[in-house]
Amino acid sequence: MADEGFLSISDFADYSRTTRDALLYYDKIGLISPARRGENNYRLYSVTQVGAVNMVRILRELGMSLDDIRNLQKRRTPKTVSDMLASQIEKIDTKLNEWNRARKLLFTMRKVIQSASNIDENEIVVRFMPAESIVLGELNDYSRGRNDYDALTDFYHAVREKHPDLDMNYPVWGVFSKAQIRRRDYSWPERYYFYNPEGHDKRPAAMYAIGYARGGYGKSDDLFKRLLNYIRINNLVIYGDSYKEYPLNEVCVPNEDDYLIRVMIPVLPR
Amino acid sequence: MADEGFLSISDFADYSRTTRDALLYYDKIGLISPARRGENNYRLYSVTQVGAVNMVRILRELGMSLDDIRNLQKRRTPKTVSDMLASQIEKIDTKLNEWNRARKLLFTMRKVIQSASNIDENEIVVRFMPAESIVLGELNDYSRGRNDYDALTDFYHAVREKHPDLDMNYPVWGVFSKAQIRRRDYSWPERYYFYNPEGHDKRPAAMYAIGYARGGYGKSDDLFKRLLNYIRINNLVIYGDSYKEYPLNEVCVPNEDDYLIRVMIPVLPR
DNA sequence: GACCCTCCCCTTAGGGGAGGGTC
DNA sequence: GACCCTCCCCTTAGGGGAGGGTC
Repeated sequence: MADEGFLSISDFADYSRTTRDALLYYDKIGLISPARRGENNYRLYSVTQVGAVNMVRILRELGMSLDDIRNLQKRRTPKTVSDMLASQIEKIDTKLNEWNRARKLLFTMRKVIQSASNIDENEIVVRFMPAESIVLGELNDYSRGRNDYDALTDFYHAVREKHPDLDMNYPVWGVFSKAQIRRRDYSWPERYYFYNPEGHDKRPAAMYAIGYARGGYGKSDDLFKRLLNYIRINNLVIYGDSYKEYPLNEVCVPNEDDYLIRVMIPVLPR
Repeated sequence: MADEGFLSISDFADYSRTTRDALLYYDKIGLISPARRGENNYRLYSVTQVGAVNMVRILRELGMSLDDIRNLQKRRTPKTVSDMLASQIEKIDTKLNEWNRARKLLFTMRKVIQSASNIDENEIVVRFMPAESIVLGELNDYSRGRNDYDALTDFYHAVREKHPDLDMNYPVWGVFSKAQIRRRDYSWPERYYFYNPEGHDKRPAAMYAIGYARGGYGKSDDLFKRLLNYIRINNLVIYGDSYKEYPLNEVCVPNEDDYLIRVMIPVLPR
């Protein structure tokens, strides 16, 4: 296999953690050619070329095109290479931030879905829920014929202005004030919110009466009525904001009528 | 711009941090289509669709193909989506590791180049150098007509076996023992090594007599002679292993004859 | 004038053969 | 039988217009 330390294309590919095809391509475009050819016209690579391939592989992974890499290669000087390295290090730092943010997002999405497993959809339960970090919106504006849709648009705008680097992929749900619930006014929420580990607001720790139903956005009137009935029968009293959520939504359920609705009303014994 | 909370394609692209062209493409392949069309046939997107685009964008960045994303979309259930999220989180953790490793590599490469700036190539200096982490090879095998090239191949093999996940892009240089230098035997190094912050070995902290020269690999005899002469004239004595390095090499210098050679010999006053 | 529509052409970095020679 | 060579064809995710209509 080794002719005075030279490697065949497949062996060399193995060494430099790339593929035979990639090496053929690099040779074709004149980026990395074998140190020499054998008498049989076979490509023969030197082990000292491993570094060059690694360099290409790393710069590629950092998103640099082969064209840019080749240009750098051609015009390389200590200064240009050093500057390029510095700027790539910065790029990596940015990437690391992005991946960390993405990780948090996926984690929260998963937690939301998990929160809907191991529940009995037909039963209302009263249980303690610990506090959760959320991003909470301002009071919604329903003046001059504006509806919940307009308010949601406002909310998106406001969040993008206030937290420009926050992913808005977290699904957005509604807060209903105690006064609203008393008025039997549970069509449009007073505020919007979404779960986010970086949020500065909290869904407070409390005993919540929690009920479930199936249906699309806005189909929660019956659920509210069932919960209020339960609260009355059991001599409980509402003492804070209620939260309406769709833990199983378009993210994991194709048909809108099958979305899972959850309403949480904080209660105390009367 | 807003028709009952609907957004034009360009506004929506802006909102969901993507491009008009990407949205046209997603519509074309049936991945994400606008909520409805206007009477003028314009695409009208709903703000609630922002989440879907974000989801696609994030999964794309994680390396999932649009085809896979569409398949997931079609067959989504709480379980499949939850599992996918878990596996993507694992993928991110792997990526974070890789980026951290790449960062270390680039940082070391840059440090090596920088170490060759602000030096006077013609002057020999004696100065204290702090310890540096390196990966040090076994004693090279030059028996049975084997040469430095064969030994280098061995070294690559050994490192790959011992540290399978270590990038080998760090350039490899040579250690010469005190006995070797005494014998005037500085053609082939006794061991190979490379700088690596994760290396378990050290180039020891010491006073080194340091000299420079220009030339390709193996063109260091004159430099060794100059250094030994300097050591003799100044009444110094060698007391440890010497290090021969090429801080400016093929990474940043096109022509082999312009490589910068550095030899470091540890010395003490006699 | 700025924005929208529907074609249509182009690109990067290889992967996957086919057909024929080499170890 | 496993590996090497040189064509040659194919793909993903859009970007960049052109030509014509809309706000």
